[in-house]
Amino acid sequence: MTAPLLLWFRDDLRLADNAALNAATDAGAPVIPVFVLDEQPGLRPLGGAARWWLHGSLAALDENLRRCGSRLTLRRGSVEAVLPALAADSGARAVLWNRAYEPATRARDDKVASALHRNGIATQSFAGNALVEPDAMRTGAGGSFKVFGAFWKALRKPYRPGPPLPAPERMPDPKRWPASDRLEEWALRPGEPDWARGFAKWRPGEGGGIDRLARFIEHALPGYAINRNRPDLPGSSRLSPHLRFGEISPAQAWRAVEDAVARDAASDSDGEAFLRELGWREFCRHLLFHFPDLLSRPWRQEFERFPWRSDRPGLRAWQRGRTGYPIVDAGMRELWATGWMHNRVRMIVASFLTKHLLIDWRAGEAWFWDTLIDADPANNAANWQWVAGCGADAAPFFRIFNPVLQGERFDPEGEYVKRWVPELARLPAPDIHRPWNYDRLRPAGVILGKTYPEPIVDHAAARRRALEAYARVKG
DNA sequence: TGAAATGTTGGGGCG
DNA sequence: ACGCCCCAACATTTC
Repeated sequence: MTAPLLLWFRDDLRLADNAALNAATDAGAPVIPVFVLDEQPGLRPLGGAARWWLHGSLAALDENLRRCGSRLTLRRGSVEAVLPALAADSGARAVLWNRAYEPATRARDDKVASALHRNGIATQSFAGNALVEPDAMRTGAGGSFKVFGAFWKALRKPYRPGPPLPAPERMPDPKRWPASDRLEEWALRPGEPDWARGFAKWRPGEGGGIDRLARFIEHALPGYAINRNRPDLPGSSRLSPHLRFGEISPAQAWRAVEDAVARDAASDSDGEAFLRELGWREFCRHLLFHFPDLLSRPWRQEFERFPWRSDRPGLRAWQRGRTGYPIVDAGMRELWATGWMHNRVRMIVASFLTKHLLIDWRAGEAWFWDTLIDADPANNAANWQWVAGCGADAAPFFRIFNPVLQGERFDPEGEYVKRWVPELARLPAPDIHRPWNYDRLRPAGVILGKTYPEPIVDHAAARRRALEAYARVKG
């Protein structure tokens, strides 16, 4: 009989529109789907919230595979060792996967391929979790894009997603299934205390992603260009964790939105606004590909000498949502409770950490990495650097968000703050965004420094301090 | 994918 | 009627 193929799942935990899976099932040989939890040193371990998501996503993938007469084999350890062993054990002749573009993962994957080849196992990889592979997109001069505008121009118009690959109905199964870890053994989800109780509304997995995409297009795509900035409204797609783990592909999202615009279910500008967000996601991946140190070093080199402050109490107040600035605290508490934060608010809290507190963006990046269910190496690092002013096409350093104005503008009724900072719920808008009007506080049951913190920094003073610090980098 | 400072304009109050 | 001031509203520039 034909030797089986190993289908190595990574950030592509879906059956539809999956190039490697499609090739494997087309080959007519038995297919053994496998996921390896690789916790070797050198690879950044997933954060807590992402591990929570991964558990659900793997469970969903296994369930979907079983509907096709297949199943997911789970293994833990160094992929370099695990896959050759599994191939030998199952008599597989080849391993197929979809490519990733993070430098550390690519280096690891090269080693995996070599290890397999040494053992006489063939490998084949396919375009992965991106719209366009980073090395396939160059400027006219052959370099990499440094500003989003030019990148987007080069991507938007020529880009034509290929036809979606169908999910298989049946998958050819091997005579004998290899042994698999039990997902629960991996303890990807917390025991007690269960800090993930508030994550319950999420539905990890391909089915959840497809539903989310459909609901987004129906309910939030009309008006998206405006409403995506409103954390008080259900105006964003919330597709980020599904895209992060490849439960849907960016091309699927792109096509679905283009189709919606084509049938007039959404305006052109709303559709463009969403595609642009996919474009930023793409830009981040390409940046990391071309600048492998993006996770740890400032993209703009002059920021190596930026005078970041060390401020443990400040960092902790920010992490816990106790800065005394309601829109910041609401965001940080939403993050902690749900594993997700609205994108507008991500910018506000990131600006606050790096500019009002002058804390190194890497501390914020690390916190997001641990607490976000959608934590993605490229997006996280590139966007933190963008806000901090040291990234590609970054906001100029003097673009310092005023948390009060941002709150008034994007949460005009204070509904978002009320939801996440309930101790301020009785303050009327717009005062809720600047809770230091003592005439209003008392009737609303707010005692600054007691029921809600005093602002840990004065906005005007912090702004001046940030401008001074940045002036030193500039000069 | 800002905010604050500074500049300009024009209406209204007033001597 | 006129000049003057004030200041809101808007535009521009500066950080």
